[in-house]
Amino acid sequence: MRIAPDSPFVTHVLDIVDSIPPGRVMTYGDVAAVLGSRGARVVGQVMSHYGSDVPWWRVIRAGGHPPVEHEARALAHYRTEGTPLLNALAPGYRVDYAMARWSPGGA
DNA sequence: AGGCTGACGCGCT
DNA sequence: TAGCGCGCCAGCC
Repeated sequence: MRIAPDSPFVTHVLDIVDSIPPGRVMTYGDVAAVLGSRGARVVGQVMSHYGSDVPWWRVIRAGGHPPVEHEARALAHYRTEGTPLLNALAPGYRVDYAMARWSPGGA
């Protein structure tokens, strides 16, 4: 365990991810920024341990691809939610972050 | 107080 | 364009 399950950090991260509507995505860095921190990896850790309770596939890396080893699962969700994808026909697809990126405040 | 670990991010070669 | 390394942050030993 590298992060406290009852930590406000975890609670906030999960809350933000859970607030991301279908078809929209956020990067770990963005979530961390909302928390007022630059710990993008910390956010990723929270997701890895507690992301099971939230739409983790709506949280992607800065490059536009979902977490490693989880691209296939995420792809299924994207196709289901209609998330804008780029080169979805190619094996190394990526999310159209420019269009799908979402802000918790609706900014 | 110091060191280690990560679903990350960006720059350099 | 692909591969590699270093930096950041939060938690635990």
